[in-house]
Amino acid sequence: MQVAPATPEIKAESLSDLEVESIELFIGFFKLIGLQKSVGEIYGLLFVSSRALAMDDIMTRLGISLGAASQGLKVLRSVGAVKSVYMPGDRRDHYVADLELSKFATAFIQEELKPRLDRALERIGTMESLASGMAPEERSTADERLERLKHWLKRGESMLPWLLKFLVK
Amino acid sequence: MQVAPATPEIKAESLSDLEVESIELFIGFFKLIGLQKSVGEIYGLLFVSSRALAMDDIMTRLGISLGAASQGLKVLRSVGAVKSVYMPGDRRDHYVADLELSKFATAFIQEELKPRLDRALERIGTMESLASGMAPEERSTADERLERLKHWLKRGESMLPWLLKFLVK
DNA sequence: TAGTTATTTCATTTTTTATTGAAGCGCTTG
DNA sequence: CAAGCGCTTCAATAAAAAATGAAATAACTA
Repeated sequence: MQVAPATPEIKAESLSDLEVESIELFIGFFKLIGLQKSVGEIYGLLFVSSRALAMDDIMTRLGISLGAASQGLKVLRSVGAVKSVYMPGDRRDHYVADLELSKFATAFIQEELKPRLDRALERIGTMESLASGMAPEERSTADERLERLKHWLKRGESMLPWLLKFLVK
Repeated sequence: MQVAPATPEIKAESLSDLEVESIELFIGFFKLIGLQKSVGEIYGLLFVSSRALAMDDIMTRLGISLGAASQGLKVLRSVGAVKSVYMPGDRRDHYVADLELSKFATAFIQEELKPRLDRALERIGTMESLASGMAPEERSTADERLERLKHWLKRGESMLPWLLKFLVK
């Protein structure tokens, strides 16, 4: 009895070398700022695409699920990394990459870095109170270290506006 | 039949409020630069400790395993965040926090950020070659975008030395 | 040098994080 | 206004990352 050859036609239209490079580049880049793989994949694909892509193009080309595509695009929209463009005669949203790369850095600084520094400075206030009730020996150690930490954090914070200006320029 | 009450005496000597604040602060801070929770815990504990702690002090106080303590200290040593001090009459290594906070930022920039930027610039070279073999329509899109990306990455790279100087000052 | 203690390593387990896809919502359109 | 389509949500699942602890190794010491 003859066995029918398995049809591997489920295979998505494969990615070009250029697309693969772009995707890998952005996966790495986005991971650095705490975004997941699928977000990097989507942006990487859009970055080298000369036409706008619909969500199901993205799913098919990357071989990711509906949910991942939807959520990834949501994240990318929220940081302004993609925008949707109108395509006459097509109900679907179509996306293009926003090429203003500095946006990611800006979003990262304002939404991750800044809040964290602020929170840390708050904590130092708390710690200073706690230290003030300690025995002199331990208290002086704590005070000195908290002072150092505070100084350094303030320094970091003071750098952010400059950093933002440099990146956006 | 009477049931003997469970003895919860396994409980480690509990952490002070000050220690808890410090630990939470550094967990958050270290996560940002890609280091795991246990590393932040250890550093946070050492940061407010007025005496050097041995590995088993750390394990006990934090309630973490031998392996986690050993590996966490290894990481902290490797970025220069802790150093061991000699304690007469005790065979164990004792650790204190290095208070030069800028070291972490420096290590992060040099060991994470810089290599990534370099790798990305390499990729762009590859992508430029790949794009040169494309149809004119698509090629011009790709070329323009690669140029933008390259420009931005170089700009980022050029900022690093300045950033390092600022942080270390 | 034999025994003991401190530390590292790493296979296994646990925890955390990311992905999947079915259910359901809201437009659009015939 | 019913049926289809595009999209979002979210509970379940899969994948990745971190923690555990027993075994191996190294370092001391008696």
